[in-house]
Amino acid sequence: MAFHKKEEFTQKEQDLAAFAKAMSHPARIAILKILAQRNECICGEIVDVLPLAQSTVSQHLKELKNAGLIDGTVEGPRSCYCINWKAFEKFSSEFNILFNHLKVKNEKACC
Amino acid sequence: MAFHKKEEFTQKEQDLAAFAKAMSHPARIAILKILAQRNECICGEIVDVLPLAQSTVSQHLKELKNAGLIDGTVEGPRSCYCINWKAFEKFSSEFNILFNHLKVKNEKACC
DNA sequence: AATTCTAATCGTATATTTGCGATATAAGAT
DNA sequence: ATCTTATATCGCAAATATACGATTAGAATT
Repeated sequence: MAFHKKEEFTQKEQDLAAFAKAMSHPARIAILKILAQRNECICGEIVDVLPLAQSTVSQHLKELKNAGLIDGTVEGPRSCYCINWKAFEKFSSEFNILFNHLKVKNEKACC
Repeated sequence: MAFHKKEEFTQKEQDLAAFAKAMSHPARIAILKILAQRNECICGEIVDVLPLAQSTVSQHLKELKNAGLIDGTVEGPRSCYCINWKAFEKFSSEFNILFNHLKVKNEKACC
């Protein structure tokens, strides 16, 4: 009982973990790459390229959107998605801060 | 049927996703931070600090080890863990490459 | 108004993750 | 030899994630 104890960690730890989680599936990595390559950002194009059903892609897009990594707007009958660069850079710089913080502290392995 | 279609994506996408997955839980983020702060790297100290049972911490350590982010060696009756800086930097630079690649391509949102 | 096209959502099956207590293992201390 | 002590592993329960087909909803086309 008392499962997912995530809330017992710091907000920063939770935020970083949530960001990592959003990227923890190859389909979502692939989606981010596609969104960057094509300016059109039409959902259907992603479905065409990925080896997944439309509903599954839609679900992955929703997760990326919930994590704040992408924005999505309805454009008539279709949906236009694009990377939320602001959030993306914020998270990636926080990751770098973590990396650098770790690296500076202790460059030599202890065991 | 035919679940986890992860193998249908590129190796790089899978590797990045696996790296992100290893960091996708606040407990594992916290463990990495602890390992960086303390040179001793003793498992028991992590258990003392985290709000999780010993067996659960051991499991998280195992996952980080399987992902290649940390090394662990047996030291008499206890286990010494430390960050695998080489793997860590490799992955973090691959992340940065992805970030920069994305950023250069398309700085302006399309929708 | 009926049809088509695009994308989201629902329902569902299966797989994986998370967490814990109990047990096993292995080294050190008594 | 026995008893701690430290950690890993096993077995299980609950939660979450992944995937799909079917359905729904809304806009554009006919």
